[in-house]
Amino acid sequence: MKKDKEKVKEKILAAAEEMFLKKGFFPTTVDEIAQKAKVAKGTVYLYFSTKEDIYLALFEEKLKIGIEILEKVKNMPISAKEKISLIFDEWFSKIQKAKGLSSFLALENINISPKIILLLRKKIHPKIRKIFLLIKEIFQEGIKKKEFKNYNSRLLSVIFLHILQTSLLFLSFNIKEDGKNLKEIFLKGVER
Amino acid sequence: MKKDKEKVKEKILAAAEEMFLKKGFFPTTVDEIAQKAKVAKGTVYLYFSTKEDIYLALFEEKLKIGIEILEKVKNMPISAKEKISLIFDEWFSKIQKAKGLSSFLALENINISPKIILLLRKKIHPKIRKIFLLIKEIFQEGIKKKEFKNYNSRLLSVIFLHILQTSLLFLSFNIKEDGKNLKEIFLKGVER
Amino acid sequence: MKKDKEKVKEKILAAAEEMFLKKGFFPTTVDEIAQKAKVAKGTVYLYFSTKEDIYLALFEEKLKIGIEILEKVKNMPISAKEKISLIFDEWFSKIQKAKGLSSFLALENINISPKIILLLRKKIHPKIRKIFLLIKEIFQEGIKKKEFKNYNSRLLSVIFLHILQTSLLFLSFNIKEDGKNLKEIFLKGVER
Amino acid sequence: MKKDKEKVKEKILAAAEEMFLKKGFFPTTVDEIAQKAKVAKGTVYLYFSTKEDIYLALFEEKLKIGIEILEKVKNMPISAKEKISLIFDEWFSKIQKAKGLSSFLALENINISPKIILLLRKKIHPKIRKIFLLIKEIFQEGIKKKEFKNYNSRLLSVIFLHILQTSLLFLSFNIKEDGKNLKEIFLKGVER
DNA sequence: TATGAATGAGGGTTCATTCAT
DNA sequence: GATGAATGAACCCTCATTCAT
Repeated sequence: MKKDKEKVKEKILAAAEEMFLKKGFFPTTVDEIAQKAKVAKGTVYLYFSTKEDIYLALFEEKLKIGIEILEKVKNMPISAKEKISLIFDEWFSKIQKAKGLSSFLALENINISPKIILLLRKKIHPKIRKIFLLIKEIFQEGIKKKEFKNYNSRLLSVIFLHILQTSLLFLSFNIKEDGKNLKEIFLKGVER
Repeated sequence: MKKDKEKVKEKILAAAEEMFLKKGFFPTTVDEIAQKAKVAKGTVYLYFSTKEDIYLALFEEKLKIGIEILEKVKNMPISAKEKISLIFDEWFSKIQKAKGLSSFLALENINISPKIILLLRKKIHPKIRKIFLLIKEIFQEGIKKKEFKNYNSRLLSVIFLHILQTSLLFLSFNIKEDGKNLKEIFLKGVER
Repeated sequence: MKKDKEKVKEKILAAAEEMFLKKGFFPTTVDEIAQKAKVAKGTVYLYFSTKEDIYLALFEEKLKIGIEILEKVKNMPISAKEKISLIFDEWFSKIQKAKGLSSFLALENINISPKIILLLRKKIHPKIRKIFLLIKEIFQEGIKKKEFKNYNSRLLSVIFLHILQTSLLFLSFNIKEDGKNLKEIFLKGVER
Repeated sequence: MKKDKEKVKEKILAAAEEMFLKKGFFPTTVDEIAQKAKVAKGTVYLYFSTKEDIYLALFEEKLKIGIEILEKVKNMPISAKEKISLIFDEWFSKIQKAKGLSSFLALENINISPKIILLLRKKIHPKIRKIFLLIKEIFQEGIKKKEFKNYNSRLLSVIFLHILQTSLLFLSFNIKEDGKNLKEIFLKGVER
């Protein structure tokens, strides 16, 4: 049944996400993922061709959520500043539900695996570009409307994503309130 | 000779730093470090007892630089805001010289190695605490003097270090200018 | 299938026994054991967690055989001297079938591996104690019944086991007859 | 000076003997031997070309002591039985002084190192043969004079050496008395 | 599809031996 | 001679991946 198939894949992804967050990519073994997902090790390889593949699937999932949020908010009839604020809130709460896989967005993770990631980045690079583009456009809009100071819009996008990531990191240390403060600081910092 | 001995250790550390930055901790092999340092693999183990040990030595080195900067700036007869700004600049340029090992400061790296890091963190944890304490005190001073808004000083410290890290990340992508902008944004964001 | 699983383990143990006997513990590599057992190196580690573990498994196996013999003979309605003689013969022929792993009983082997043996001896020590106890009781019985001279029964046990070991050593040099003579000498030496 | 030279070699041998006895041949590192002898590692290699060489030097030393005893006793105007008894006592006390390197005589040690021992055995094999020959001759003499039962004299020699070894083993467990008992048992066992 | 035993390449670490000082 | 830093071959063990059932 299709549903069962999806369920197994889902279980594996959930298990992998949990382990990757807890121990990181390399120290997590496929064995552990399989055990946590309650399937056999071989089963994991029916759904994913490599360990990197699992990581990338998770990565893509997160990016997809981000893109959905961005596209939804972008066309709302609100100010650029409000858009950024909303994006922050939405993303924050969505990812929070997903138990905070913030680190998947970290540029640092580019290093994560030398073997395959370069090849597979082709799959996710476009999505990352799209996210950057969408955010950049909102910042450009805000700069044009004099809502934000005239910083390089690409810079603002990168900072925004990092701020978001930092605030998500707070989650894992259970300091939810601080995320909101961080947003406030950022918005005050960039406003005109 | 003492000098020679130190030189070899230095060479290994430099090689390791380069490799860790390029490929990350796990994908870097001791063999690679040795080759880059132009010593035999066994030689590495004359100076460091494990691969983790090399990583931690680098980590400590960076922390030491940070602490030195903080202690120097702390007692200067300038405003808290100026102190933060100066710390940012100093750190930025010092670490820049050290070829940017920003990621060593990332909280995320806690995950880096499950085997030994827990044991050895004892060596490093106190230094990290010290750094946080020093920065926190400056923020507390600034809040008291009404230079900064009344945010939680611990939060401000964490954000500051993350901002710093982000700006150092820019370095590896060769966008030096952006670092300064990031500082500006942060300071404007937190000022009263 | 359970049978197959057991077979592989058995193959590994047999290969290890052969190699340990031929070359000793340290010069034998896990690779060699695997090759001799016609499995991959990794397979060995599916059944044993360390090289020491293999050695200890063999050791235990031999001890188990010894205990079985001792318990069987102990309650027979024969004289103590006949018991000792029978134990000697049985042990000799049993271990002979097992291709003579006599040296596993040697006290000298205590040295064999500094790393783990100390920990694992816990598993084996009780069995050795049991063997000594069983033999000692037979000697005590013999001394009480005036079959043997009044030597320390602990001493007699140790000597007996060493005599046995020596006779087994003869096997590897293909001097089966001598084993019987050795027994004879020992029994005559201790009789009243 | 010759004396100094000899002293260093002696120190190394003494250190090696202690370590080999404590930990066995393989687990003992050249480093440990050097440290215990209070010389640099390189110095060890000025006196011995390999680790095996050190072992063999010790072995030879013990064999020499044995040969000396045998040759001295052999021509004494006493019965064969008394000769064997005397040899046992002398050997026992001599080696005792040498902190009991009994295990060097163990045939099992043939396994000790696959690398070089086969080549170097050439040096010690003749000495072992000589020892066996000398003992065998005493037993033959005793058999001829009807002091001993008519066992194979080669067998008796092997047993005698093993008994000796066992009794020396008792030393390390601090049971000196038992050694004498063991001799007694052996002599009673083989007498006519 | 699911399993988990089997594989074997690869990596961290040790240590006998060498060699420049 | 003496030193001890440097070497690198060798070995134990792990773990991603495969494959027979």
